[in-house]
Amino acid sequence: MRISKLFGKTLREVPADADTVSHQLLVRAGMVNQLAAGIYSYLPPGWRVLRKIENIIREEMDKAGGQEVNLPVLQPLEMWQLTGRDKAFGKSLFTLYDRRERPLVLGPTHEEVITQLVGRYAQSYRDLPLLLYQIQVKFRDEPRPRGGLIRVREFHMKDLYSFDIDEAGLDESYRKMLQAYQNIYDRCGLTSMLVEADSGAIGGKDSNEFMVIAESGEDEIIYCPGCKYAANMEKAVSVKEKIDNGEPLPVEEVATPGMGTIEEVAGFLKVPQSHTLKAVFYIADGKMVFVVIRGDLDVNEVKLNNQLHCSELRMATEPEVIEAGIVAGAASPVGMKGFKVISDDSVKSGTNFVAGGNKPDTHIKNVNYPRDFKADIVADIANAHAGDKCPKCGGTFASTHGIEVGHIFKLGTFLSEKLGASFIDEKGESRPAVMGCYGIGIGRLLAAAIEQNHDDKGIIWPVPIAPYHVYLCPLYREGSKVADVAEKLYAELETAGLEVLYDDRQESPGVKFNDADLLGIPFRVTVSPRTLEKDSVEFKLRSEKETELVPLGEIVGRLRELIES
RNA sequence: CGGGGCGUAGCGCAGUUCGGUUAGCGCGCCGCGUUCGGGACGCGGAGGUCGGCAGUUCAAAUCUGCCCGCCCCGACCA
Repeated sequence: MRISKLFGKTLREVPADADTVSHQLLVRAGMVNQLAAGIYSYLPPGWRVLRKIENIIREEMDKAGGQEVNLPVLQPLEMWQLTGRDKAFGKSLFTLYDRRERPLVLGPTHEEVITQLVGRYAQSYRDLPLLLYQIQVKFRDEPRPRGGLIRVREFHMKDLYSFDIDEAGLDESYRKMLQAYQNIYDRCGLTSMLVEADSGAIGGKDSNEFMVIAESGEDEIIYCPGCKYAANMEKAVSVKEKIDNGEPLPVEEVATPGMGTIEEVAGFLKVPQSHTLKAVFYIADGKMVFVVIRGDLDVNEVKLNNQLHCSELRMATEPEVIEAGIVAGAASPVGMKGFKVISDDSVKSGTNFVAGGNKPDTHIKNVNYPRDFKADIVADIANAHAGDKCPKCGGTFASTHGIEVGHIFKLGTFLSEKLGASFIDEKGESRPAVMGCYGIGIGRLLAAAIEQNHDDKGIIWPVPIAPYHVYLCPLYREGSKVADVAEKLYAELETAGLEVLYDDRQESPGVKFNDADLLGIPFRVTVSPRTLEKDSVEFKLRSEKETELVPLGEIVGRLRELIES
């Protein structure tokens, strides 16, 4: 490709509305352009990268036994109502009406469609297992798109769905996908981290995410440097220190004038925050829930939601708390009635806590579970943090941020039951297919690749996903043979099957070199009067500083070797 | 949805506080010339509903009201 003909333009300055590195570089390099919040056009070089990633994914999916299909973006809302997931997605679901006023959604994912489709065709156990996938645009009306391509409202996704006759089959499909995903990230030149993830309200026993470690990542990962444990903070479990305050003592009321927060109360009574219990209030599907947790811990809303199985969960507002007759700042479950109480399991592993007195300016000492209060549910609903102990090996947790570039789920039979994806087994009985689903956000993967591969000059594309392999950079001078040699070399490289970006512009060397760096093309070949004196070209890797003179006759072979390996 | 910031040429910005000729600057773009190994220089040019609507005023980029859009933090979100 001749740069003089390439659609798009590189920018010298950082776009004002781009905060993350990948967003800045994508825009500056002329790879994407924003149309509206979370909606982007891909320009030719950016689109080439996207297609390369797609092809790698396609190859790995096919290798794992996947078959490619293409499912409709437009889907009747009815299907979503059938599975109840219209509510789960809520406002994230783009909804529109056809000319007959029938509601349709723009598919945010395709479990409903594929499950119904499989139900029509897979009738016998002989038809399973099935691994069906597509690469297609998805629509989600995200509350807050951000970070350029990191979180968008219209995005390209590879989604594969597995259908098996039983759990063992699902485990096998899941294992295949896990391996395929690792192959994909490796081939894209990405270092990814496999973490345990929350499987959400849908259920299913396992779920894993693939994370690319990056400052700009939205997810917090908790991991143990000792063993290989790693999990999304939503899911991570740590050892909660035992609070041993001796044998349970009789409860005792204490005055705590003006002390509202846990810090204040603990400071006033001169006890560590871990020796207190705090109460937090949530509204779950419209009902007040009383949550009790040790003072030094905080509530993990995902875990809480998993215990409550509700579709809408939010913190209660102060007026709601007051209206419920609760004394904010001094609330505790002791003597409280009329609320669903859910408690973190940390209350069990300690004695003689300080808790609220349910009267203004009053707390009680020596609160013990279950002697002094009961909870409807006791479970782990606390966030794990860096510094906590690992339950597997006793090591100390660390944390980092990651971009979620893939997520795989074991779904089970929830959807196949509702949508009629059942088959006749060997005994002639009808059974629902056991499902899994596996997604990769391709644009996000592209952005993550930049987050992980760049310097202050620009992008450094890994060879397999680079928009072009070679940046051919002639430095013209009147009366030299540079132009002729470069033209010839360009033709030769193209004939050899290499993807060449040919900078045929009448620009100064600085401009060309800087664009080469910004665009991140892995190999740069410079032809100049200086190199031609030695019948050579200058060869440089984008990732390295050094340059090297390579004889004209050898450069094509040298590049081929590098690119094909 | 809550909090904060912003909206002036393709991009980055000044001008808005305190209303007053023809709205500026840099980059980019077009033409000519000189340059040519890390974002060169000179001369000449093109390009603007100052986010939109309404209002106040002799006069609005500037003041007022409403609306729209974008970014960041949070809430939310398979």
